[in-house]
Amino acid sequence: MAELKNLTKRGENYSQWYNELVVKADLAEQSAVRGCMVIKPYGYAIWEKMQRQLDDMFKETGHVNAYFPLLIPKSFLSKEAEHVEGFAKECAVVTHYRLKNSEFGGVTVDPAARLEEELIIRPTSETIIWNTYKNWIQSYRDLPILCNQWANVMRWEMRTRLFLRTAEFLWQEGHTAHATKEEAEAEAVKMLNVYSTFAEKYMAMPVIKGVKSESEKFAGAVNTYTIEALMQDGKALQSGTSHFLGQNFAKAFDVQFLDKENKLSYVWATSWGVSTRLMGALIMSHSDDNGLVLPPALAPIQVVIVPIYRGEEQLAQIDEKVAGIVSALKAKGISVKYDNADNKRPGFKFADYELKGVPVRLVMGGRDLENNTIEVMRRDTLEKETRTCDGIVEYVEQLLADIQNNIFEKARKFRDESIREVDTYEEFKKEIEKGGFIYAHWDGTAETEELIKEETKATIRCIPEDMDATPGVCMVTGKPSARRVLFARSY
RNA sequence: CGGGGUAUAGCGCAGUUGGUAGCGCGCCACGUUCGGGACGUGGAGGUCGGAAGUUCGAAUCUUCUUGCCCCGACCA
Repeated sequence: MAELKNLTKRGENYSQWYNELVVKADLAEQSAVRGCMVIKPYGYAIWEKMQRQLDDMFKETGHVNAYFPLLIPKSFLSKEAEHVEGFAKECAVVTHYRLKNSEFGGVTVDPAARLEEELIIRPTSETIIWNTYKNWIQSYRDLPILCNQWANVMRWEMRTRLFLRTAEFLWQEGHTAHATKEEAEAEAVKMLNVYSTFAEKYMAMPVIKGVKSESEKFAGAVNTYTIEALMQDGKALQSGTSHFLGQNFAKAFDVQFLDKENKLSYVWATSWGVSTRLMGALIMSHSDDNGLVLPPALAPIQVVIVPIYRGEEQLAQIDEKVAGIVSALKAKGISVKYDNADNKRPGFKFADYELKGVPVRLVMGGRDLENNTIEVMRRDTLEKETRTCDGIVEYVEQLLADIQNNIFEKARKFRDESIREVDTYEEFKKEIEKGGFIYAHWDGTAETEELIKEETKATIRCIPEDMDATPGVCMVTGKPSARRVLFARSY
């Protein structure tokens, strides 16, 4: 903890600070395999809560889960030209299926066991899924198909960071097939809304919804919708995407159906996904120098109770008193941990649960026992108060809701204050150094976008849905601009 | 794949002109403690990334090699 405090949050050491927090809060660690991550039980518990919530939301919107293979024949990937272009550079390839004893000791790849066709470890599953959907779809009666899969994927990234960019990551990917363009487009938008609702309501992370520019969109998509969040160091993070794929994959995999008029046509598709990157987003949205700050909606432990005692006799009394509170909290569906382990001192426990982001801490000691009181601390503001045990359960229930709301509002305030409108390129260059989102006019060309990226490291995060869309002139070229777009440096 | 670092105990580090291995944290045992990361005493743990060379002697010098980190290109 001392070391954490020594690192400045918004300075150059932010990435060190982040890494240290992830490791110390027991969320994840680097594995022995290059670029891969071990998600530790506490980190995974948070991910599980995210998963469960998202999965419920997918079910509510009519989706079902399925599972498709990890390995994809190399030839599948090349069927959609832009898609292979986008992913070819970061694919892990399986070339052999057997090892043999080496004459130099150990084992070696058996050259006799070379695969006729190499297999790709999925970087995403559009190709294998569309190859499968081809067999599932003959008639309009087979549509729509609304499948999701929870899976791992692998992208051989040059540089990796825990949760934000790892060679292997966990995600969900939805893949849907529709009879009409309108229905598919509506699906892509609907799922983006599911993501933004999840981010804001459960992660307490405000996001900006919008459309990606031509050069930033998904390889193989017609349109990519995105939610963009702002981290505390002023960099943007793409937190979820939903793609309208048009008929690109249907054509590449020859997926046609007979409509009501007995006419053959290609199906319309979407795909959408969020990954364990959301864990990174969660960490970087709310944490402070004492460690993680978790929104109650996603905290594996919402309330921790720590006893302070002298001697076993007093502990037994506290145990008894606390037991009633624990069961009453549980009855309200609040996840609570009573930590009466005697091998750690109270001060250690306080610091540790703060590091782990537990939203509410209750402390019961000898003094409280006498006075029928209990100490309540909220993680988001670190405020402590001692209050009577009467009505404590209702109070904590309300407090959890307040914390959820408070950290969202705090993040939203920070985000809103960091959006600036800028009209000249000079000003833009100056402002981008300060971090945050910059709302500026752009002539709509990939050349100008590339120039800005090269000179300032800023990219177009999205063309936002709910922001001012009046025309103007490009800040770089002076050419006409249809509307302002959102720029930022990003992860 | 370019440019720069680094490699010594589980983790973080020190180790001078070459002289035979140290510190902090953590870990184990016992005792005293317990209202914000306790303290005392004792203890376990290292062929100094690997290979070769120079030398009476190498963590230290030379050459080769490998891993990792940071900055670029790539990216959910």
